[in-house]
Amino acid sequence: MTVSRVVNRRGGVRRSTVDKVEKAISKVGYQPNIDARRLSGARTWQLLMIFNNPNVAWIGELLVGVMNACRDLRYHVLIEGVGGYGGGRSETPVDYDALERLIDRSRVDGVILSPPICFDRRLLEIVTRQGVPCVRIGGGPGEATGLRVGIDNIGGAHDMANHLVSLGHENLAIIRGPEEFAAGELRLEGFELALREHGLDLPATNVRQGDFDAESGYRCARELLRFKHRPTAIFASNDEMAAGVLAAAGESGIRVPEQLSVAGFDDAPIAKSVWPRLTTVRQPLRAMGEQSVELLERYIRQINGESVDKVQSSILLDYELRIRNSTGPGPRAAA
Amino acid sequence: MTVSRVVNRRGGVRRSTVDKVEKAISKVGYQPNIDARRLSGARTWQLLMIFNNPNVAWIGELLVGVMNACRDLRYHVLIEGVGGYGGGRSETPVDYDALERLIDRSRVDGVILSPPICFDRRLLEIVTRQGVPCVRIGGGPGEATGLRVGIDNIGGAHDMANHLVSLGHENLAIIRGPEEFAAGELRLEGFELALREHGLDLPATNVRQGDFDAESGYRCARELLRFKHRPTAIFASNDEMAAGVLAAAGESGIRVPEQLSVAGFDDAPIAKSVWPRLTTVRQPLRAMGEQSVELLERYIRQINGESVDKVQSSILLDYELRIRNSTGPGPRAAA
DNA sequence: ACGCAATATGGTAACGTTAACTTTAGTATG
DNA sequence: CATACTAAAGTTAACGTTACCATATTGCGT
Repeated sequence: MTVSRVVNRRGGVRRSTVDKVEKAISKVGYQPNIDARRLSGARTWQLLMIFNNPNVAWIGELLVGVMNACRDLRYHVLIEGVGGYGGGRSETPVDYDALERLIDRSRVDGVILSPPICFDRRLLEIVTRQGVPCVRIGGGPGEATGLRVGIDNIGGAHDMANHLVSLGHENLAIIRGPEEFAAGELRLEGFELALREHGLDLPATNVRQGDFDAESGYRCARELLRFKHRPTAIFASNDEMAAGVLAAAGESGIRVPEQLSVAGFDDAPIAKSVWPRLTTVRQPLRAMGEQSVELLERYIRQINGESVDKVQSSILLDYELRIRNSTGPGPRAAA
Repeated sequence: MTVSRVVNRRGGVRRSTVDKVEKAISKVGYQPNIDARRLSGARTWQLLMIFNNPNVAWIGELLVGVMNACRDLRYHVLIEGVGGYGGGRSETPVDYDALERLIDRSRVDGVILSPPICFDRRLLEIVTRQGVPCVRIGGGPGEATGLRVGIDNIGGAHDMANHLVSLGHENLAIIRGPEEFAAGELRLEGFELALREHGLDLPATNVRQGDFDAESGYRCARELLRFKHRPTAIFASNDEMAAGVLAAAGESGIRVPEQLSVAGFDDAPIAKSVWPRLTTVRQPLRAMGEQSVELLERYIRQINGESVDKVQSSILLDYELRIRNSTGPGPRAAA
């Protein structure tokens, strides 16, 4: 029992005893058996990460952040897919019953939800019903209560719009994300807000709806670029769609950024892989992964009565405008 | 005990009893406790997936395949990062001791290794020493023994070279992958082989070494495109580098595919996001993930003496040439 | 109908930890 | 110096399975 207390840093053990135990531990190479710990204890030391969109290239960075934090906090990460894979459109329906059984059976201390599944009402409901602590990465503040780690999407889009306007663009367009994503709404909101502040008009025809993949960005851009009075700057709500815009421009022989400025959002790996490199809003993905685990862990400790510190419910990390080569002076400034 | 036998489909239970038990199970909504099962039993029903490169966009697809198969086989997936993150170059050193402790302590039935960590000699050694069944995804057949799921990299590169030659290209170049990756070697081998078969020369200056990220593809392509007698077709050993080649071409005002054909490998998400869309060799990532788990499970069953079927040690899946818009007729054919 | 396998079921003891409680040691207080 | 208290260490009983062995039941040949 004293060993257990030492290993779990529970306190209530004399300094000299701690030393003795630790010496013995390293001597025999003792490793606590996780399964016994889980079977016996209240905590399972397991976190479940659910994601359902393999095409989002940033999932890797997010996972790294999550894994890093878990290593430090002695947690383990279980991952599960839940159907509903695919780009913006789902390939297979999400099996909610299976998911509920899973959460029930795997006995996890907490659940980490990443976009787009983190916006799923039914899933959130299941998690709530099961009473499992849950943190959502990304998304908006307006959603259901609960823990959240994200950035200020409105602010990011607002800043990007300012950047484009300050370059002299007056005829701007936006390709917004799908409605299921909170980010889709918020980035549009920030963009519109900035334009309004500058007294610029955003005609309805200059607002297109994509679904966060390159194909939809390409499609929307083709429409926008066919206008007689075509926009000189297009803000795509994520980098994938921005890549699609670049493709449409390239195909039509429109030079970026000379004839058209293109901006994205996320600073996903693709932002640096395309040409020209995308001006975008950087999300600190790794940090978001780390913080989500740390937040969740604090909350779990609070629930277990191990700590009385008030746990904040939401963490907003700083985004960063990354200005690269896909945006340039607007027609007036250039002239 | 009889319930245990029924749940685990162990046999030796009368048909009528099985029915009764199953009826009771669904009536009370019984769910076996995984932790107790693990603590008591020989199998832990847990697989550990190790990966260390968050930038590879295809990790998502691989994970989906792995998760799908695990769901069917009643397995759970634990993921762990091991340092060494980064693109081709590692950011942080891999902590082998931590990794060994982890494998020891988490008591997993098997380990799944994806590139690039699956080529790590020291890690393979640890896994072998711990006696944990292990399957590697990707990589070459020549490596250490053990289970493997992959494609024929030589064949894929060979076919791609044939495609380029059949388009009329005679001055070809390759950007090979880093030496740590078996795929780096093998794709070069297949490419060289095909050229030799066609009696074409591959001068050493037309073989560049990249490290599988877009930046290196860009760098290598800039060098290649500066030659007075510059290549008319560049085969990048993965899609990321191919995207870099497109960037270099775009920057120099070289039109793809009219003036330069560019080919990639993997059919990663980026292949369809860039313009023009990349001609590439498709790896069936999701299937690779699925098969790796199934292979591992068969092997585990064999070890536990539950099955006598001989388990093959290696599965080679079919690749597929995806011809898109980044390759076109060579100068002679065009003329 | 009987005995003898073979097959089907049941009983008991781990597995290695932690929760809850008890005992012991230590320390301040009057 | 005895008492009351607090902190530290120890004891016991779960946790829910499966392995192993014991027993009960069935089927089959004689």
